[in-house]
Parts: sequence; C-alpha cells; structure tokens
Amino acid sequence: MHIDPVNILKDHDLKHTKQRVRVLEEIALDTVAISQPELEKKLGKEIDRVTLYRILNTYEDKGILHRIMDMNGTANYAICSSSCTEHHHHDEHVHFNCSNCQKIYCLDVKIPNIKMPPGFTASSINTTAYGICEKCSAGMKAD
Amino acid sequence: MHIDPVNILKDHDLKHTKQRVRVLEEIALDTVAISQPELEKKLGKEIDRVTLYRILNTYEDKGILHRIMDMNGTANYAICSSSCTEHHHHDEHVHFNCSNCQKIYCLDVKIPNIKMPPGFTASSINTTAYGICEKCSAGMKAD
DNA sequence: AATAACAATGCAATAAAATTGCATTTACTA
DNA sequence: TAGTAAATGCAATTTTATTGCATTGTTATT
Repeated sequence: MHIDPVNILKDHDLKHTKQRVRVLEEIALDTVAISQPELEKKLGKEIDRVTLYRILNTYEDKGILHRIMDMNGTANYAICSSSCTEHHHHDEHVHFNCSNCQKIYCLDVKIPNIKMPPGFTASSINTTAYGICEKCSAGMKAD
Repeated sequence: MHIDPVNILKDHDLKHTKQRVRVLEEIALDTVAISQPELEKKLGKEIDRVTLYRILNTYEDKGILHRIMDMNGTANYAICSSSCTEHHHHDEHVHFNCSNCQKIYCLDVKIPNIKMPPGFTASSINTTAYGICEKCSAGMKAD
C-alpha cells in the first residue's frame, strides 16, 4: 500500500496545504507510530507548533490517523487502516511499545474477544504490549 | 481485603508520614482508579503538589500502586494486587475506562494470552476497554 | 485569470503540568 | 533524646498545551 497524502486529503474534504502534506509524509515514512515530540522535532522548522497540534487533531477526528498513548502519556500517531471512518476508529490490533527505543508498532495481531462484566458496554478496546522489539533485540546482540 | 496504609509502608521500608498515609487512604476509598488531577484536587490543601508527585512515583516504583494512562494521557492510580513487587508489576487484568464518568475500573478479567510476532519479546501487557460503565448506564436510564 | 469567501497558518500571550534546587521539618536509630 | 538521613514545602524554572487574532493561502465562481 502506497500513501498518497494529496488523495487522503481529498477523500476527507480537507484543504490541501503544504503543512498537512508534510505531516502525512513524515508519518508515512515509517511503519511504526511516531510520537508527537518527535514530529515536532522533525517538522519544527517548517511547521508551527500550534499548527502541528491542530493538524494532528483534525487527522484524528477524521479517522486518518490513530493516536496511541504510550506509558508516559505521550501521544503517538500512525496511519489508520482504510476501514477507519470519521465516526469510528477500527484500530483493533495489538500495539507493541519497545521499552528500549520507545517505538510503538502496530502489530498484525487482532485483539482477542474479551467478555465484559454485566453492566459494562465496551465500544472499543486497546491492548499494548511492552518489551523489546525486533530491531532492538537484534541490535543488542550485535553491540 | 482491608487496606492498612501503615502496614503497607512498613512492608516496603518506607517512612511513615501523614502525607503518605493520606494518599493511600484516599486511593483505597474507592475500588476504581483515581486520576492524578482528582487526587490533587482532594489533597491539594493538605499536601503540596510536588510532594504528591513524589509520593505517587515512589509508590509506583515500590509496586504499591499501579499507574494506568487514560485516553488523554492522564495518570490514574490504583492499589496493586499483593503479587506486585518492586521489580515487577502484575496488573495483568483488563481495565475499563468509562467515556462518560472517565473512571477507570480494574476488572476481574484476565488478559488473554497473545502470541507476539518473531523477534518481539513482551514483558508486560495492558488492555483497556472504553465504553459505558455499570453506574453510568444505570444512571442514564434514570435521568 | 481574477476575486470573493472562508479556512488554515503563524505568532504572541496565556494557561496548565511537570521538574528542580534548596531550606526546613519530620521520622527513625542508637 | 540527640543525631542523621530522608521527606516535605516553597520558589523558581521548564516543558507542554491552549487561545485569540491578524495574515496568508486555498477553493469555488465568474
């Protein structure tokens, strides 16, 4: 799947601006989620801090990005699967948060069904595993 | 199970101070997790903001409290089960975050085993469901 | 292509949340 | 009960997030 920022914007009735395109490009670069502070570092010279906040928020609202909170309460963003809509996110896959490099992976593993106790109605669910990722466990052997 | 702050402190080699006792008392009041801002509101007159931060941190380090991040990146705290130690938390139960009252419940539901992809080694896992809790769904009928 | 309408951006100011250093107070030990 | 070390409170600072408004840029229409 190839990401085309311009089409994504069109599909969601968002105006085409260079800042919005840049944000999507940057996030599409890697398959892992990128944190808000990292984005800020990378795009800080091109895009105002406040604008970045606003772009990320509208992308989340529109179902273009999904937001994953890490252990420290930092927001991380990844591109949504095509099934996400403005009204409901379908990021029901397991996340993996590496405690070494802090990266958050969207794993190709579905969240198992979990039965809620009487009275509790779940509309969405998130599970994230913490540990050492692929790259770090390879790298740690080498170093 | 009855919570005795004084014994908890002793068991973990922590000095007995009235601030530490108050924090534990406050958290033990309810079975649901309480957010850092709520604690601050409740204890703000008795305990300095900074002290509260420090107490919560040491409690987490010692395995007395576990911290659950909600959707907004706000820290919530609940008393750990007895099996938690200084070196490893065992809060491997499902959390439920009510989108109405924002409360976080520690459900008596174990997280199912999830097989990680090759190269990924998980040392802990967290799953939280979002939706409407028991009390809110009852209350919403009434109101 | 020009322009009108409106949305997005950047900047400045403000607010909120978290952290640090240090003087004072408090708890535990001998 | 005196000494020691740790915990607390306060002030200052830093970091993160939010708001208002003037300016710029995008799109639809002619």
